[in-house]
Amino acid sequence: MKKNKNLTSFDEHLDEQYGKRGTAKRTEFEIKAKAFLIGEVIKDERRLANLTQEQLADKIGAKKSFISRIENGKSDIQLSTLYRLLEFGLGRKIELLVH
Amino acid sequence: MKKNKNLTSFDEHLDEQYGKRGTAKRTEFEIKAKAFLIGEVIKDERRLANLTQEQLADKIGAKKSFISRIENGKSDIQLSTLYRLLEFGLGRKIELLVH
DNA sequence: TTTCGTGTTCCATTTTAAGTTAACTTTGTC
DNA sequence: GACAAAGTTAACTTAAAATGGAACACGAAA
Repeated sequence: MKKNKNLTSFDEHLDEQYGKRGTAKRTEFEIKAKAFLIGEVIKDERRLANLTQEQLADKIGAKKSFISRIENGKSDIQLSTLYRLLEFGLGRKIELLVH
Repeated sequence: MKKNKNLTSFDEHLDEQYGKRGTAKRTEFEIKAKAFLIGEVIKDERRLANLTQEQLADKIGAKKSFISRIENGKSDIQLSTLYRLLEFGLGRKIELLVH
């Protein structure tokens, strides 16, 4: 994968694509981007549990393609999906701290 | 609001409506029910911030009816909506612990 | 008892996650 | 390289979230 030359150029790319920071569109992008990070967590937990995407999918009655999309940050999942994957599928407990 | 006579009768009600614990339908109900609890958290945080539903709605460019539905556990919100409400709208930080 | 602020509900449309299938790519092993 | 297992992607349908708007409910205060 090609790396960005520097952060400035990446920021400029975002400015172009989604407007400057603080604009509604840019804020929305940043919120979504943050939500997509959950995929990394799920991937890590699945690997810790030594499961393939297909095995995890089977546990929750889904398909491996569904897991793949989520792990790669391509889906803004519902809260219930978060619980279904981490708690029901992987036997973890999720604690949501607000501070 | 009417209280349940006892837990047994409520469990029986769930058994009837969604099948016994462990069945796919019942599990799905329990996962959703858990996800819906977030509404309470949002309501509490909004009140702590001394905002009306309409004021919070304005902050995130939404309508008060949208906030009301979520606070009352009538929507299985996306992760981005969680961040939009608590972080962007109410200035809180969300930490998601998995254990 | 009327008005006002706040919250709830209902009905509508648009958008998107969820779910499925199948083809494709990557990766590891022989 | 051949092969199989694991993972990715695209295209599609279905269900539900997101969203808006208006009507309604309700308590408090005027």
